[in-house]
Amino acid sequence: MNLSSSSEPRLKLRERLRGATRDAILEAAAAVFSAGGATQTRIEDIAASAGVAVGTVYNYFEDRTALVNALLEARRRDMFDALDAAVSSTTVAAVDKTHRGFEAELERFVAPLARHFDANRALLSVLLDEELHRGIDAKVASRRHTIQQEVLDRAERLMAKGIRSHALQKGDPAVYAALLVGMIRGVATSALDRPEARFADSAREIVRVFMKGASR
Amino acid sequence: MNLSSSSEPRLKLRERLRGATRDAILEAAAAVFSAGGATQTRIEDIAASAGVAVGTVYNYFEDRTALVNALLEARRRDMFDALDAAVSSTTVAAVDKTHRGFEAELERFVAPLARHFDANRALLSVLLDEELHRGIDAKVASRRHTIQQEVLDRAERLMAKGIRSHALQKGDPAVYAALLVGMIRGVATSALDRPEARFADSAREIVRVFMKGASR
Amino acid sequence: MNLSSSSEPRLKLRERLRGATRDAILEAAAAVFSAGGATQTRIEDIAASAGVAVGTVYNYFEDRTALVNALLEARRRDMFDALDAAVSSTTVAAVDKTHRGFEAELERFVAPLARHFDANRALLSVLLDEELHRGIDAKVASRRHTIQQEVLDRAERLMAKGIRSHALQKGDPAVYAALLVGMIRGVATSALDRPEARFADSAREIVRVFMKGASR
Amino acid sequence: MNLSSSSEPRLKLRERLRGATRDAILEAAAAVFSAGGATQTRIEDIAASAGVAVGTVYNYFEDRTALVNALLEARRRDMFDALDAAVSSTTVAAVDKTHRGFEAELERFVAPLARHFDANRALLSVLLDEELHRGIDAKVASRRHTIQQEVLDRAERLMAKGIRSHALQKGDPAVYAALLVGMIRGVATSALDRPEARFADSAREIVRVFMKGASR
DNA sequence: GATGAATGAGGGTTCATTCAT
DNA sequence: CATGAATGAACCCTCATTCAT
Repeated sequence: MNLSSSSEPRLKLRERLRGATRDAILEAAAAVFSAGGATQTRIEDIAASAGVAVGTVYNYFEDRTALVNALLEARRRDMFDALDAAVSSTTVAAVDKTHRGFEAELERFVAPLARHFDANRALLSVLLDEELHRGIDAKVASRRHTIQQEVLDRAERLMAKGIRSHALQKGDPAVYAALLVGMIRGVATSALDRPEARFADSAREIVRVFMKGASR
Repeated sequence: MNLSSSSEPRLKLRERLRGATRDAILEAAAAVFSAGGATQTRIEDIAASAGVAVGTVYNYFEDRTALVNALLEARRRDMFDALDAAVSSTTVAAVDKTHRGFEAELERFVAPLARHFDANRALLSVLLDEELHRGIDAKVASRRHTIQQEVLDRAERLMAKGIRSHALQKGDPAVYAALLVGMIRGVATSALDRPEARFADSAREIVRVFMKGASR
Repeated sequence: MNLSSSSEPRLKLRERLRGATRDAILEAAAAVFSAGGATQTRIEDIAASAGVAVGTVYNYFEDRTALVNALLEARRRDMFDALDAAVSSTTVAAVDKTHRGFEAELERFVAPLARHFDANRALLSVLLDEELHRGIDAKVASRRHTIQQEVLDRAERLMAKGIRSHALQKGDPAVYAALLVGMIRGVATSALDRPEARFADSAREIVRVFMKGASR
Repeated sequence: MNLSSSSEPRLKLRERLRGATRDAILEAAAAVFSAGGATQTRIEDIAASAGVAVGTVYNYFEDRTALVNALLEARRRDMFDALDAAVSSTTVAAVDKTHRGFEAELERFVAPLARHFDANRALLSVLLDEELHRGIDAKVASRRHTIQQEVLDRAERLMAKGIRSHALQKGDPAVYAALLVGMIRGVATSALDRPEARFADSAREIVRVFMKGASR
């Protein structure tokens, strides 16, 4: 799902492939949420931005909450797909379990995450927003923070691995995970406005500081 | 979940001093926002939680937005007061500009921040929420992100100082700042549920990883 | 009751004679009603303008409606006092029942009415306002339009007299009354901003047109 | 009296043509305002009287003020259309500029006005109500009293014409206009409850008294 | 009596959701 | 399926009125 940023209706519905409507609505929702915040956005705005009528939105999504959840889920999938692709490419070449090997692994973990946080910077409040899950049943409520938590879990497993392989000093892998993910988000969130081309550099710097520290 | 469950008055109004009402309302607002998110909270719930009538809230705050802003401002002040107190205590003993001196300074910066992020963990979405400022005049809108940005600015100045004193490697102070603040928030945000007593440890660990890295 | 036009508190309560408070509140009410319309005016505004606290208003008037009624009643009395004074001064000199006599009588009727309408121009909407009597019991509702109706009744009696004395052509005295009172109000209401000094002229012109017509 | 008694829907919405809803709401507003005064009327009552839901009212009118303004505007248009139609019919036959010609012209002016004042007698307080325009921007505020003032302006032009053609005695055309319009309103306002059939007579009598006077 | 903070019912307005076309 | 007008529950805010000081 690739979102462009404007919120005007872009294509007449009939010109799209049948069934692409759902995606168009999701795209529109992302765009409008980014521009105005999720809680402030009216279904009517999303529909207008998608170039459909309100009723059509309800033909594809049970209600507002379902729409938001679908959007979150799409993002989650995007990110984890990227993450998995990057990590699995590891297994091919990463024979050495040296420190350098762990650093490379870290970078493969950090880069897609940084890219994701950055791409969705405007959606962060949605992605993290607890409020969106209000008024829903417990099952949904318990899935709160899913993305964050899943990321932390994966990071924690990575950290545990690093500790086991003596690439990292002993310590609480959960803390290490929190620190690393925090750094990524910190860089992505800060209004640095750096060109996307330098993402690789960002990832490398994050890993460098995380591993070696900023001192000297 | 409509928060009606958390609406029991906690203090009898009459037992408080005249004028403490405002603070009581702010406290209540913080509590209810924490439980349910700022945008979803009805003024009525805040009033109930403060043990006053709706009208009373409006005797102290122009409207919903003013209340939220007052709360944010109060937190901002709290945090910066703590930060300033900690930093100014520096001047007394910190004669040496050695690496160790910079680390101590860092710790004095990190600790109150970590404490603040943690204490307001539940309020984070409010503190960061851009949505609350929608529909306000430009003056207010331009103050958006004030807290975040002010923290980053201070961190950046600290980093620049560290670089000048050769305590840190050369690099973009803004990036260093983003990394450090990200780490703090990461630790505070992660659902570690660690007892507050260990905050000093957290701060020390953050500084250690930031300075020396996690490797070896 | 003589109202000045500003709506600022004018005298500290203590400086007024005991019991003058009630009048001060009525004055203030008139001033504020004139400035902002009766329905839009809050009791608090009246209190502020009178230099007293809200509670004090309620010490003198049962409720909002009672205050408005008291104001109307005061005006009514003022006007009819002036009317009666003018008319009774008639009996002294008006021996001749000639046309000229009737015209003089008309003038004595018209002048105070014009003066009253003009002085209360800003209060006209209050004086005529049916809305103020909503929500009250039937007895009060039946007193609606009292001032208007009383004025019309008196005018009608005057017209009947004029017809009987052959000063007026035969016709429905009620219609004549409506026409005359309408002329008075028309002149007072129109934004002519003529100096008060020329009221006598206004009255005379009204009477002239009413008696002789505007033609030729 | 809360008007809840007059809130029964009078027409089934679905039986009306699409788009007639707006008119239905305006009609209902006029009816309910007449019964209870504009400021005291709740939107809910208007909606109920129109047989629609509250939200529907807001689909057609921005807010309460817009609804009132639309109603005033509609009445204004009605009246001036009638006035223009009557006056333009003049040009056909009115060749002679004699007094009789001016009187005829006057009658054509008076009749539709009287009819309008009478038809809207219950709405008079709305039509004249300054309060409704409170709290609006300057552009709207400057249009205050439009109807009254426009009527007076037209009347004044007519008077000036009468003076020029020697049909009227010399005098201030604005005063003549105020007198004539006052008479019309006086007759319409007075609770004469005369059958509409006699409006022509009313107009004729008004013109007669205005031109020749009531004396003798 | 005077005060003015507290009260809470009431009304304006919004917007998610429905459903007849 | 798409449409978009209609719906009405829900929430913000106002202000007449009360009452403890």
